Amino acid sequence: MMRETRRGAKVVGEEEGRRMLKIGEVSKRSGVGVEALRFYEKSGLLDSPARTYSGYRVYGEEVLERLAFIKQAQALGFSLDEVRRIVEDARKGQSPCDEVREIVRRRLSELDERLRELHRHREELQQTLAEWDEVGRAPGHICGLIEGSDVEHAARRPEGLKRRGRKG
Amino acid sequence: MMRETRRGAKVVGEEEGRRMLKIGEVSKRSGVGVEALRFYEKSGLLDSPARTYSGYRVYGEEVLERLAFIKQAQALGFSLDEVRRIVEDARKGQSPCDEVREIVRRRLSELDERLRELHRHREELQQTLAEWDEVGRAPGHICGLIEGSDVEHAARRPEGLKRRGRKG
DNA sequence: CTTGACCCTGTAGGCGGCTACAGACTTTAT
DNA sequence: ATAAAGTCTGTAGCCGCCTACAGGGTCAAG
Repeated sequence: MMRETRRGAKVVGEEEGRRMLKIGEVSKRSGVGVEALRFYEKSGLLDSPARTYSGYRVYGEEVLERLAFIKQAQALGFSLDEVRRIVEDARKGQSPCDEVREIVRRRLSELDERLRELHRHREELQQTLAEWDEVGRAPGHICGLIEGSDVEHAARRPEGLKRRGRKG
Repeated sequence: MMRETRRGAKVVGEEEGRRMLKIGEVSKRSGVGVEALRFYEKSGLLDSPARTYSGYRVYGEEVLERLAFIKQAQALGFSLDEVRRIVEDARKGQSPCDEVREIVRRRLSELDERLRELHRHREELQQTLAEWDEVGRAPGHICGLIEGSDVEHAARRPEGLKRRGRKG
């Protein structure tokens, strides 16, 4: 039961055995927004689904597993780009597990580094607050508190507070 | 010694007593890029400087203090937007120190929250790695390692790994 | 038959803090 | 005199992960 849509994609007849889902249902069942689903497709995280004759995406239920996988990977700290690579490897038949393990190991040491930074930063902040509580209100050009605090200049703002350094 | 530039800003004669800096010198001396300086000006972090007749920005040396202030504030975790508000308050004559103190207190508790999250996440990652080392290579649709790992679904990806939630 | 909910493509925006042009002008050094 | 380096304005782009339209077409219920 394969015809062609107007755009040339596979068409799936409604009468096929498996349960077919339109994008809104997938969204509801997976908790991933409709726009995000289309975005994932464009980004290569989801295969292009079949279409109805009128062009609607129709998904099989296995897409829900895929989406669960993506969420799970995100929860483990993978970027969508990494997920994409993993999915592609898997499609090529290679087990991506070694790469996955490697990524997680790297992620773990990055995380440790960031934790150290953040702890240092925390100490600085607390120290600073304590000093401020002693002096009360400090005079200065703009804010004596800031001008007078002894954060080392080189410190800058800890990376982990802004965003996470990719491709480091 | 005030004339008008073609664009109508204040003009400072070269013969004035104080040392006048062009933007490139300010950049070199402060370590802040030229484009960033113009960006700061647009964002209200720096006052519009005087101009030469031909339109070049000319700064007094006090801009270096201001820039040091900005860097210092950034090192303490302030966003440029917060710095802008602080600077404005100071210009209006209010001591911004109370607000500053408040921001730092808030920042500190956010930071603690994030540290908790990240520690939790770290435990998960390590746990996961350990399990993976036991099973070796796991079979699965895409990567059994990820599919099988028992990160709670609700966990999602810790915010602190992506970026820091402003205006929380 | 109409209403309204759904779906389509394509493009723009948003967060934070810049950076990188393009295309023109000015100043400085040789 | 000329070339190189500096500066100007204005706009676009980057990173990751979407979200939010606009301006259509499609489908199910009443």
